[in-house]
Formats: sequence, structure tokens, C-alpha cells
Amino acid sequence: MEEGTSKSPGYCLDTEDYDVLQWDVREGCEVRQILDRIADKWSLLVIALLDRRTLRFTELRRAIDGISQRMLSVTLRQLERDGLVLRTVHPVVPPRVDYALTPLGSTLHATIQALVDWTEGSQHEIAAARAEYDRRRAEEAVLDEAN
Amino acid sequence: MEEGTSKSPGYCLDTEDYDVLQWDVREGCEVRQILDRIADKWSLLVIALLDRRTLRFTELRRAIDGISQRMLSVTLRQLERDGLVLRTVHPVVPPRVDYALTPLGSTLHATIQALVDWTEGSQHEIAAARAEYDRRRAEEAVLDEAN
DNA sequence: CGGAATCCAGGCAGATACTG
DNA sequence: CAGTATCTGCCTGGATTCCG
Repeated sequence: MEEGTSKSPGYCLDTEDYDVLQWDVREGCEVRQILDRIADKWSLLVIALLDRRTLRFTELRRAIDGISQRMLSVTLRQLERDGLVLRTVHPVVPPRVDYALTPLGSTLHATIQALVDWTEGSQHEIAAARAEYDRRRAEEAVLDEAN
Repeated sequence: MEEGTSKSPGYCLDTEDYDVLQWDVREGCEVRQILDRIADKWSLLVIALLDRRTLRFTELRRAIDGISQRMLSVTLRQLERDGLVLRTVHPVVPPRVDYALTPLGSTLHATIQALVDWTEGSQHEIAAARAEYDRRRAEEAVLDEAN
């Protein structure tokens, strides 16, 4: 298995005197693990597409520009394992396999959409912040040059 | 700069006959880029901690079990560049630097919290799905063994 | 068509050492 | 204390090949 069970629960928060952050401390980083998965490079795209309708492997592949068959395969298997995607094999030749969102997967998509909306709404503000930051750094670089 | 401006807007969705997925097609993958950043290994933890109160570099380092000073530094710089975190240097010896969430950062935290809540609420269902999946795979492996 | 297996490069992140 | 710089190892993910 390529990643499967991640070895390190390494990035749990230390409680120390920061008493809460309940979700991360208590669940043995289960939450982080799941978060990492759904936030990975391709999962979101797959879920977004499947939320529109059931798709076949090749349809997904063509719809997601830049994904390799390997990564699509890996991504789909993970999503299937997590119970977010349902895989249906039709016993015909040539083989036909359909992928659909489970009810759980649908609720995830709804939640994710909120995050996407935030990103959409904030992107200009972020772009401005980046430009400003870069401008200042360039400015400082010039000053360093001068001495 | 280590990662800075990512080279490939590679993973945009192909419109083809899947007409919408507005957010990803239209913005030149700006959304994906931002999403990747906030969903990375450490950003969420930093944001969650700073949402509770302003913290110094070393406080963050100690609070986040397993993070290297390098990754904390990189993460903070990115968040600062994106306008999500405010960095304040106090001109004293020994140096003191405070990190705080900007208003934009706070709104992000609120949004993220919804996702965390979903994960918390779904984690048992996911764990069950995984167990079931693994059980079936093991079953099939035994059958393969038999022939 | 829908994958699994193998091979391999490039980038990401850890360890260490050094600065202001 | 709060970082930066360099070096290196490892893992992720792409390309290719093969199978049912």
C-alpha cells in the first residue's frame, strides 16, 4: 500500500497550557488525517465532479486536466475506502466502472462548498496582500543592496 | 524562494461537456492554489492556535508537536504573505516577535471550523467504512490464495 | 476500458549549523 | 529569541508497461 495508514500521528497539538483545541488533541489526530485526505491535490476535484453526476473512470480522467491514471486510481480507492465514493463494476466487455458520491460524500461536498465560497470571496484580498508583501520585500532588497 | 509562485495551474477542470464547476475553471485555479495552502500540513494548526490568542514564535513551536523551526518559519511567512497572519517585531533584546490572526484570518478560521465539525461528526462513519473496506480486501486476498 | 506494478526524478521537509 | 542557509534523504507522484 502506498500511504494507507500514515505512520506518524506526529502533528497533534501539545496541550501544555493551551488547554483546548479539542478536536486535535483528543481524537488522536484522526481529524487531521481525514482533513489531509480530503484536502489533497485531487480529492476535492473528484468530489466536486461526482456531485454533479455519476462518472466513469475515463470520464473523470478526461475531466480533470493533468491527473495521471495512477493518481486518479489512488484517489478513487482512498475515497472509496473512506465511504465517500461508491464504485460499481458492470460485468460487461469492455468493462465499465461507475463512480458516484455516497450520501456521506454529498454532505462533505456541501461543507467544502462553504470553504470554496470563502476562497472565492477572499481571493482578491489575498492577491492584494501578496502583492503588497512582495512589494515590501523588493523594497527591502533594494535597501540591502545600497549598503 | 522555496515554493512561492507555483508553476503549474495544471489541475484545472476541463470544461468539455461538464459545463460548470465555475470556481475552478474561471479563476485560473486561483482557488485551488489558495486551498492547497490553507489545507497544508501545518497552516490549519497555526491558524487554530492563533485564533485563541497572539503567540510568539517559540510558543507556536512548542505548541505544535513535531514541527521543525524551518517549517514553522515557512508556514508563517506564507500566511503572512497571504494576509492571514500579522507579524509584529518588537525592537527589544532579546528579540520578540508576535503572531496574530488578521480579520481575514479569523473569517477563514470560522469557515474551517465547519469542515472540522463535519470531520468530527463523520469520523466514526469513516472509520467504519475503512474497516469494512479492509475486511473485504482481506477476504478477497484469502480467496486469491486459494487458487 | 479500467486498472496494477515497476521504475525513477524532483521537490518537500528534517537535521544541523550559523547569524543578529 | 527568532530566525536563515545548506545539505541530504525520502516520499510523492509521473511515465511506462502489462494484465483481465
